[in-house]
Amino acid sequence: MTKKPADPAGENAPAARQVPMRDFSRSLPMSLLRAREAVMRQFRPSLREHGLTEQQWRILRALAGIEAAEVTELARTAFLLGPSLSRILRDLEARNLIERKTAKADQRRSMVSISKEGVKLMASVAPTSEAIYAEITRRFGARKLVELQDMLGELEQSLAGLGSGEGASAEE
Amino acid sequence: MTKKPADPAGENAPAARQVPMRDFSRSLPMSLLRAREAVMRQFRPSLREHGLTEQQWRILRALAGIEAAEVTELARTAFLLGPSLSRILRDLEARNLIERKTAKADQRRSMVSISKEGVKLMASVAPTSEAIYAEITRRFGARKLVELQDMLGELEQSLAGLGSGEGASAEE
DNA sequence: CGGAGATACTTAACATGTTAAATGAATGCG
DNA sequence: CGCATTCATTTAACATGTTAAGTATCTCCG
Repeated sequence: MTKKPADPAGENAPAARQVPMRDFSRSLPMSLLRAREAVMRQFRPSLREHGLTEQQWRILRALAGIEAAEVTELARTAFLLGPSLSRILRDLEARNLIERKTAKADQRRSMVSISKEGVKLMASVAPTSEAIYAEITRRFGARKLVELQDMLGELEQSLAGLGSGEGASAEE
Repeated sequence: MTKKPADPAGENAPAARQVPMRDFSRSLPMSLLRAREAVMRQFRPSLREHGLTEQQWRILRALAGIEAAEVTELARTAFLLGPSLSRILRDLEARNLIERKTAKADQRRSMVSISKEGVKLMASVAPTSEAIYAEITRRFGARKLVELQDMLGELEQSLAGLGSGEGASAEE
């Protein structure tokens, strides 16, 4: 493996810090990023084998349990920004994994639904995906997993309505 | 705000689910993604005002406390992939925020360090950044924040050495 | 010492994140 | 009714994520 003898995170630096910031590796965004990456690393290879990216898979999953959804709604559910979703839907449609038809009442809206092929693809991916999730749960502990997700939800709630012009004063 | 009366996550679907998967919005990757986004949403505007992206800021922070670092080491510290780092370093160097010189002993390695200008820029961003972090801590609770980060670290540990060919058998 | 293999970094190619602007369609109000 | 405003979606432009391939350098072994 040719591991270096020590210094697992740049600890050998000769103490030249002038700005008294929180230790970098322990910042909340970093912790969240690393944890998420550790999790996604487990899923990516399997998805890749089926020709799907993480985001494409999110969209299929979001569509799996419903008849159809508007693009905006889907963006919220799959947690994707509009432009990303727009591109991905174009590609998924070209691959016949989803279907689209504009709403009758409002020509602006388009209803998106998963296709038969899409369902089939999901069925072929889901078992592996579930197995991986089960293994993660086993390793980390089911109890702790629930606890972690509760805390993540609370964090999200704590910050809801901050920073996005949601606050108070200056509108533009 | 024009909130729809109900249906906070596509619950109005007429029960067409055939694949018995975990509720989408409660998957671990989604929870982590949403939590991280909620946090980053707080920081991005401030960084943007200073002409920095999140990743550029991570690199400057990683360099702030040390004399210099090799690119690979920096990639590990700032949690960026080599190609991303390569591009970003090129841009940061063009903006004179970092400096680079190839190591004497090994011409392959290049030592990266933050420049005087880089330090100045950090000093102008850090106060706001710290204030935001403090507000997040206040809202979520300092105690819980530590607990959350501990759990995230444990999760990372639980999954270390899975999935990346680290396992056992099939090499290629 | 010389070339096969390993190493550090960069480039390439494609997909997504992020913000701003454009497009097309509905709504409201005078 | 007509048009400014709002809304849903897409396009554009730039930055990063992700994997594969390329380039230069170094190491080691015969």
